[in-house]
Amino acid sequence: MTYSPELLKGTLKTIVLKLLADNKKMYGYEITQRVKELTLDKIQITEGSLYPTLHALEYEKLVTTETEYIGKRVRKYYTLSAAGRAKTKEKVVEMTDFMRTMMVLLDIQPKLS
Amino acid sequence: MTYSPELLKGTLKTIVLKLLADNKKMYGYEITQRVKELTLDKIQITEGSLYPTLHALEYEKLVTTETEYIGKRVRKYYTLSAAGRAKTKEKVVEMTDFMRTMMVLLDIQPKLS
DNA sequence: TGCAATATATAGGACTCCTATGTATATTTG
DNA sequence: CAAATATACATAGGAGTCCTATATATTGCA
Repeated sequence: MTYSPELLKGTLKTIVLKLLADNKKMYGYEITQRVKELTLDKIQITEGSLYPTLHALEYEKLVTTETEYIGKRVRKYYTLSAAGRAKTKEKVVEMTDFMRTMMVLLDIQPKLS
Repeated sequence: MTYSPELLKGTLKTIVLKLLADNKKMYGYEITQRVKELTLDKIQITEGSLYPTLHALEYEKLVTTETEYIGKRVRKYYTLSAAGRAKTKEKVVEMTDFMRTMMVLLDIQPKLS
């Protein structure tokens, strides 16, 4: 089961930022795999959305990049900047607040486990 | 404080359906006010997104409509159909599951109060 | 050798919501 | 009583975000 694609809208950037905040340094493909794994295949980020998102983060100076070669294969690592770390915090807070509001609206009980 | 507009994407239909499920019969303007009130002004649904959404729900046979006159002013009431009730349940479940997944991803603790 | 996995990238399009605008009635306030 | 605000619906055009499809190339495995 995967979610309606619209649900992801507005959350992709937050997810990527949060992963980078927790892992210091990641590359694109690794991010897609990590998300897939952490969400038990429920969220699968496509390349078509991830790479443009990463490029946008770079353009906004929220991440810095470094290229590495694994044999002959290129790998591009992304690392959060100070601004990126601040933005991550901000985005996570907003998402948290939004979800709390949605729970009230939809009359959902928060459930652990 | 209002949320980034992208966050609402994919959730508007669910919100409208849920309100109709809880209230039997509502009209457009009433929905905007109810959402504003329930979310303490954090979510403000605009007419430009609400009315097309309501028309879409009608087209999909998830709601039925009846027009009423308050003096000379038109008021269009929306009521959930059986299919609409089923769809609401489905949407709320999906949203709940999605939020739970996001909480894991973003390492958010559910909090009451 | 051929397929799957690893790895990045982009053009074009789909979808969803918002801005801006239009129309009209009802109520409140200065 | 005039003006502003609230009530009430509607739509065209546009902005933003993500996906599909495609392209390229290396690596590992059967």
